Amino acid sequence: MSREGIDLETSLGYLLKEASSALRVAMEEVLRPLGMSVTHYSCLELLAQRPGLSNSQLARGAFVTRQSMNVLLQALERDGYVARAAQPSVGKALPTRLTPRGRRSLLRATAAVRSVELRMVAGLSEADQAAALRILRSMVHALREPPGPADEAARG
Amino acid sequence: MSREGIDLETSLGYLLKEASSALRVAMEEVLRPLGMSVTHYSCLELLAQRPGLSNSQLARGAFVTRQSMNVLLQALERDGYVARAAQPSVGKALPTRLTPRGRRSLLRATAAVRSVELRMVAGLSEADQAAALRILRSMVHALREPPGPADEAARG
DNA sequence: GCACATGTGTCAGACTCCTGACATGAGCCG
DNA sequence: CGGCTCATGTCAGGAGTCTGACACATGTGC
Repeated sequence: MSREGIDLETSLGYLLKEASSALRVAMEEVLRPLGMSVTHYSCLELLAQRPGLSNSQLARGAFVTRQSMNVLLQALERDGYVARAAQPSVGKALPTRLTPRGRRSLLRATAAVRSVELRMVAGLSEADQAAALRILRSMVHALREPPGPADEAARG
Repeated sequence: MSREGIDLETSLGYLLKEASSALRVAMEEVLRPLGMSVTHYSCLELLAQRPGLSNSQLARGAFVTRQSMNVLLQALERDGYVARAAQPSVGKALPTRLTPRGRRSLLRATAAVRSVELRMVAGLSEADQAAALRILRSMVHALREPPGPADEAARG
């Protein structure tokens, strides 16, 4: 039956996409009442944990391009959620920080997102959660390496 | 340090998005030489495993909207990769099937995607892979349930 | 000093995908 | 039958994102 092709029922890749899609939908649901998108929230959360991040650093952390993050940052700055340095201290990077308003806005969003994460891991034991962290980290690491070594190992 | 906010280093949600993003990038890399996007490949793979799927069913399987899948299907039909029934057999759904050309195109894509999946699970034991399947399925299931029961259980 | 590669901010254009809306067809129930 | 709900296909419009390009700042090696 599945001689050719990839069995979607047992494919880790497909399941990974399915889980990520479900998570995204769930996050959008709880963030919409707050007038916030996932990227919007990600940006604020990143700034809360690592104050002074530049536009490019935020973009990498939120998995979007510099250009997309730049559009978002301009809106956030205009609305008073973040403040960017007027002039770069080093290089061209402009450090960004949360304003008190941004911090307050993030508090509600974090609570909403945390409830989603709790729902997601509801059926998992502590050991399962630890295993998930380890396994996902391994996948990320393996995917970011160039395909060379794997193929050579397969051939050799 | 992380009294407020969600620690991104130990957040399953963030790691899930990170892994999914890395997988998407890796798949785009190997599919680009074939002139194929991820959604494009997903559509063909779905049709290979479940011939006769309708536009809406394909959209759900590829995690896009009916509208997006419809645009893709029109292009695939125009280029001779798939064939759609001229008239609906039941309801309004138009069953879609792969043409021989579509099947040939899918063969190359499947090989490319399989290499990415192999790279992704390179560092994982058999037990790890089985655990990952079980854990991801649990997450998907939990996220698709309405948040009601979880909150009630937390209160009760 | 000079050339080069890398990282960054920014502008413009185009593209993908989604939201909203409408009409059609099937199933259910009074 | 008539009304309701649900699922599907399709059309139009808009929000978000990406690709391409350019200028500037830093570090490295000659």
